[in-house]
Amino acid sequence: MSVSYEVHAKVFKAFCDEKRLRILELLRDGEKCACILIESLEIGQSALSYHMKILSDSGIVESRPEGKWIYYSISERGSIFAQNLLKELTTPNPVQSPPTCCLDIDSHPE
Amino acid sequence: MSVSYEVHAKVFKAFCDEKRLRILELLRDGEKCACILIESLEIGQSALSYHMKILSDSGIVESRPEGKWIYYSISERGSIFAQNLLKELTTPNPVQSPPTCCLDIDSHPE
DNA sequence: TTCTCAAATCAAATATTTTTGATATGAGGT
DNA sequence: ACCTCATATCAAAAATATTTGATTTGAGAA
Repeated sequence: MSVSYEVHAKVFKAFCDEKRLRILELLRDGEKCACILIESLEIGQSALSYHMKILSDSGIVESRPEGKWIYYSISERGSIFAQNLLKELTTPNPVQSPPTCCLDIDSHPE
Repeated sequence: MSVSYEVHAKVFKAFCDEKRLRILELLRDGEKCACILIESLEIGQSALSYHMKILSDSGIVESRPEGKWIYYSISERGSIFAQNLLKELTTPNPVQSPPTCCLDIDSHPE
């Protein structure tokens, strides 16, 4: 039944690394070229590429090639998707099962 | 100025691991004892304790000791905090800087 | 075509996270 | 006091994630 934890985890991978949070903060100011990000973060080209792939795969960041360069920006669509998903993952189900413990098959601890 | 990426990353660590997403899904049905989680997830006691610590540190899960047992549940307060933080991290700043590239000090690529 | 340069990819090294098994802690019961 | 059991903690092993440097790819310019 209930779906791919892997897919959901991938969305939030974007936000659980400090470097990626710094990248997102830079992108909040507007579209940025990779070279600017490399400069600002003092990170290697290869490492930036690695992080941008994770951010792209999460759907939070989108990219636009222009000539030799690639410009990155925050995806509104991806962000809203993540926001809705987070709300869903933390919202209690309307039907609640009673709090049981493995030893309390017929007697509750209270 | 802008705060601890580490603290923010910690919040989303709750959601970027498959086991923890499965734990949260179980908790959406209501408060659960650790022993139930161990049974349901087919996970070691030590591993569950490790994951519950990460979930607690993120603020998403709260715990309640009762006798020998500890009952875990989703924290509404923590969940709302995470939702607001996610929105903040993905919302563009009102003042946008123009898209520049490291080579375009005075000439833009278009 | 060739040259240049930005970005992606690869493989190896490094760092971090997660699992496992053992032990310690702490509360409840006897 | 003890014993029992649930959880936390520790250290080592295993699994992943990240960084680094080299190479490849692909687009633009000559």
